[in-house]
Amino acid sequence: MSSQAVTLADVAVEAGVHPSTVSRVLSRPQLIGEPTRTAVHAAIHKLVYTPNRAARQLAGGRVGAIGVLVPDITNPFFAHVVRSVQQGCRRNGLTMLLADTDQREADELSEARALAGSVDGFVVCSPVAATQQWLQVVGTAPLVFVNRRANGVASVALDQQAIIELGVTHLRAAGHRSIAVVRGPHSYWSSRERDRVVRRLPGLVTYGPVRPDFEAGIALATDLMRSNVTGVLAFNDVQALGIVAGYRAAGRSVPRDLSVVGSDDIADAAMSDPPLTTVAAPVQQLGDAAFDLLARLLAGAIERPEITLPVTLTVRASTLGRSSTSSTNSIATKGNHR
Amino acid sequence: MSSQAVTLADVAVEAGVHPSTVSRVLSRPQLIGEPTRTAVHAAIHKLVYTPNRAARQLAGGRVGAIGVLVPDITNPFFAHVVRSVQQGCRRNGLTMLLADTDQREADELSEARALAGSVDGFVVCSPVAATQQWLQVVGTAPLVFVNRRANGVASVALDQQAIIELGVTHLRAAGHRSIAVVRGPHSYWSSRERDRVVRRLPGLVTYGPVRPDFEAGIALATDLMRSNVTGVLAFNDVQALGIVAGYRAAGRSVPRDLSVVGSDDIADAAMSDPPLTTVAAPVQQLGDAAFDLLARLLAGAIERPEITLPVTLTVRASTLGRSSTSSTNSIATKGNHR
DNA sequence: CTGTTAGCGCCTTCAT
DNA sequence: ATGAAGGCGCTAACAG
Repeated sequence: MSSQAVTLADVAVEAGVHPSTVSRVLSRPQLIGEPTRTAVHAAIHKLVYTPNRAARQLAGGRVGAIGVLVPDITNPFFAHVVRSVQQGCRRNGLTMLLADTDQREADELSEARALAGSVDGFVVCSPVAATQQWLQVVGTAPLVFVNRRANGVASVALDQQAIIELGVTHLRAAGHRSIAVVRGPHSYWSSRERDRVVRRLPGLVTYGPVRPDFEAGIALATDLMRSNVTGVLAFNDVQALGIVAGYRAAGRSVPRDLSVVGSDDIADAAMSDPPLTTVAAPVQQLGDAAFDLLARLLAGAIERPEITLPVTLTVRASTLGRSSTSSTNSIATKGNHR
Repeated sequence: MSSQAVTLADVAVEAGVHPSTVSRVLSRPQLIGEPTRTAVHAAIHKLVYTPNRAARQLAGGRVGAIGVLVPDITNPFFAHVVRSVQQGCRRNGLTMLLADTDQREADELSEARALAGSVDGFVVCSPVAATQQWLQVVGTAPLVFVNRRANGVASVALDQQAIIELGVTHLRAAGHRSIAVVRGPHSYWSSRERDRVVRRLPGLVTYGPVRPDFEAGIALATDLMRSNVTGVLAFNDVQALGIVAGYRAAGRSVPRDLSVVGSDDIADAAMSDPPLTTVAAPVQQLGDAAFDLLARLLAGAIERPEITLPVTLTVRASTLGRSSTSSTNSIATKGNHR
């Protein structure tokens, strides 16, 4: 029961009005007279009334909650997205139900199914299940994909082409001739998208698919050391840092033996040894945009835009010729905005 | 509406029984006959019936959800706790409602109040509000504190005494005579607890309170450089990394000019430059213990244990005399178990 | 503008 | 062992 003793009815009594009047004050304030409205608000405040979500939902209204799914909350990238979505929720008085699929693709839809019916809409980060499945699970509830494009689904994603181009161009400019691009899991849209870009660019070697985590990066380092690759664009920062760690563990040096470019620009990138050159993603914007999109859909918007966010290159020591002092200054280059 | 077309009534029709029978199959299976039970299960499966949480809750049953509050989800420490709590939820078919208070102490209780009534219980990380307030908000719902001890509230926390002792002892053993301990925000239980320990230890300087984030650490570095302190135990890793960054930005070196010990052992600690010596917290265990505790309370347990988890020291380059090669090996020392 | 009347889907006494 | 009835707290048509 918790402290859920105060009901709408109590407030009604306190304010001397009918329950439905109180209900209206909460949902369509403009439809009631100024005096009663104030009285009701006073009563609400006095009794510390908190609406019962369950009842509200059951009665057919909005739930006042959205579901957010992430593959791995301990990945700083997703943590930031989640935080800005949460901020949006707070500002709009919504509750956030979070589910971490723990990278287990099979759990993605089941988690969603469990949440469906308890939320007004979904923000899903890097989903892997088929669009069809998703649409079926969420039914008519608004759905926003983050970092995945799909027909008929609103989405906000990073400019994958720019990520590849900025990274590769930078490495080329630094004089590298044998450049590797690490592919991510094929289940990721971003990975498939990058593959398409890479295919159009001549003279690149690809590795992987390699999981976008630290351990996989370490393992990949071994392969890289056996090759003649001198510059690599990792799938993301965490993986890039793994590559760096793998090199260090083997007594090799970055950037002397290998120039490494990451992707995301998580906090660690700037604090690592050496600081990591990376294609920075606007995480705050990502989350904000995702929330705004969902909010608009919840409000009844019918268009489902596919938003592409630009990325920028942040150059740090991991791609500088020698063991130069780490330049804290980031040389930001605007990516292609579509 | 989503795909929530299938109701308990539909299942009842399909199975040719009364709705309440279906309800019982779901809650007290042992109370109904074998044949009908199977029939009902078949119908449930066939129609892909998913119980409506709202209705279930409104009718007085369990919600099947728990609320988790964290000060900042982008802090890896909390992200890990959240993840293991979520894992527990998945295993037990529960939903997790997450609220990030964004370090805004004022929002802590209001967020909780909004969630109360929508959840069966709470796991709250590093809460700052008064125990009394918390008990009032959650009412009779089970409550578990993480990283805070409070009378009458079940909790799981780190051994703060061991954290201080391990850190200071290590610095002393390394020959440091002027050692600083950075205090965290006084609103944190862990900080107050550490203060008590520090007070009993002679010859320590204290700084702060200093916010446990990167920027605050950078700012603190300036103060540290002006002092004669040669070894510092930061409030946590993120802050410690800030101190390191501050030194580097000022052209100073860690560990040459200052030995730094962090606390938590987040992933970044091992990847930073130099790798950070830190008092490692068993984050996975923290989350697991918190969930288990809550689960037990939900199941009707009445005791409210105060669990203390041991910490270990992980020695890395940030406290090694010179710019020695970073030893990836961590020298783990058991902390005092209480 | 505000009161009245029905349920939303489920669980929980009661009966049977 | 199963059916019947009532209501959880709220919103949504309707009246008035």
